[in-house]
Amino acid sequence: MKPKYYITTPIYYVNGAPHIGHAYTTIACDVMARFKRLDGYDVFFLTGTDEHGQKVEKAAGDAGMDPQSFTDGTSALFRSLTERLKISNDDFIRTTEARHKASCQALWQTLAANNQIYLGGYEGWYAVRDEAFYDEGELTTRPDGTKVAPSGAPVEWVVEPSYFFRLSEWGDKLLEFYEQNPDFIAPASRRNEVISFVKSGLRDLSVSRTSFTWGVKVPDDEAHVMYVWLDALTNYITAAGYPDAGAERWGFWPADLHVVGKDILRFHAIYWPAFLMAAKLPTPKRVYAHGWWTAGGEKMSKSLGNVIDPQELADTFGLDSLRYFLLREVPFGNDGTFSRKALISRLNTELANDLGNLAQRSLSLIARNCDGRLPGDDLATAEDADLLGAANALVEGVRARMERQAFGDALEEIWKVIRAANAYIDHQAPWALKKTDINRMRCVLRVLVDVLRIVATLLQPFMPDKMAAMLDQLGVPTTMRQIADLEHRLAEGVALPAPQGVFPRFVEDAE
RNA sequence: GGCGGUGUAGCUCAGCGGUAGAGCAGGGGAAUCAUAAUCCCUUGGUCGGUGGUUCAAAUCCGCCCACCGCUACCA
Repeated sequence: MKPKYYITTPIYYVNGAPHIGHAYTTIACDVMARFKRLDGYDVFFLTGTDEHGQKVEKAAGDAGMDPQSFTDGTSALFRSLTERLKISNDDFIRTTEARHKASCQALWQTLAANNQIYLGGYEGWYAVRDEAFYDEGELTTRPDGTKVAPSGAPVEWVVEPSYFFRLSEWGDKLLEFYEQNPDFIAPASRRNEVISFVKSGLRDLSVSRTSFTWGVKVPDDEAHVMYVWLDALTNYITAAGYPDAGAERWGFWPADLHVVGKDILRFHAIYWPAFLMAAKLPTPKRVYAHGWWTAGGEKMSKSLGNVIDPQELADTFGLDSLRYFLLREVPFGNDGTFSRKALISRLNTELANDLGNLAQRSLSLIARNCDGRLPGDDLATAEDADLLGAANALVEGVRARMERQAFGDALEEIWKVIRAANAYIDHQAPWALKKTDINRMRCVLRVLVDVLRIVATLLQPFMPDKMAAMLDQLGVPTTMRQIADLEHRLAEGVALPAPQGVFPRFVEDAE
């Protein structure tokens, strides 16, 4: 039986249209999911939308719509982006679905039964516009005596009854959990932040609201709806079938990886494992907090007009090229500055020149000098062995880096081999060998095909369509494109299709 | 303010105790199979500053400077 692998994106909050940040997270997860499938895992890849809360209720009201119709529309935008980016998710969850409401209520009842929830009162300075409470110290007092939040929103003192989750009891257990699972929070710098936060002491968490109604009803107390994060985080077990432990997908829980933006790490690394431990459910294995793309160092915003549209980029440069760039340019976890110039440079230098041209020159030599048929792999010099050895070692090298979500490092390892292959073809000069030693020429070309096959196989998760085309060119049957298939040699004498460039150079319109 | 991190070639970064590295950019050369792509050689750094530990420090420690992150109930 195949080992299981469960990976999630966050569920996206539907109060705005999807942008490059959403695309980035989802693409990274897609690459990871595809890699695991390629490596023989039974993968469950989940994404979806988070649709409750006061902001959504208000946005719907402003639009003159009921919340459900409103979120039907915005959720569809996210689903559509997922489809247009050809994301390979296995499910798309919405928090407004019946299965999810039932799951949240079941989790609540379990927590309540375990004495983890009690009714109390929450009071403080509240800004309706921000949907947030503020500490006294964060507020500024205007000349007219009114107090405003840092955002400038007016605040008022409110008192509301609220259920609380006994988070304060979980601090030590969380610290022990982090200690015993050093890879739970990544990258490591984020781990330190979370640990220091927990060490500073946890307060009980308000987990219900009475100030609005657009949410999951608290069982047995319909005046309350659940706090949005308790609702949202639960989606990860809902999709796995919770509370039905006999569900087919329950075998996927606990999740292997939750990929999140760095802004929501705390919820995933502290609240979520605390909720799960309190409910006596298994905790996820890892949470990875990635960074942001900025536009020229500025945070993207609609008002600045510098929002980067992933669809436009995919249309202009190609989806696979965009995927490659996003994961290659910046270490996952770091912030990155988006620039078209850098994108074009990566595409032309690495995809077109290094890889595309290598394949093209190798394959056209075969087309012209080997009757378009794959040569045999009978003899090997030290140079052949070196290059093939480096290519074969990629499997382990890439696997180890993918395991840490070091996407850029994984690609760099692959490119080291591609550069070595370019040096190899130049040094071996098969175009000269064809006049002096035709058998040696055939061997050199076969080595190149074998190396390209390994490279293209491993690159499939990053660039599914482009690598499918390259593997077609290399004569690799569609049934032989898994990592495990690399142990089987390609049959000699197979007819290859006429070579065709896989990565054309991108030439900017002269203006 | 507290805790943590970063500061290395023009740019992006690796190295983290033993004579400064990669990619890109720049310069010179080779080749012409190939998407004018490729290959070879090469310029370039007092490794933020300053004290100290050590036979030896980019690498360990102290202080200083600059920048960044976290510092709970919007998501």
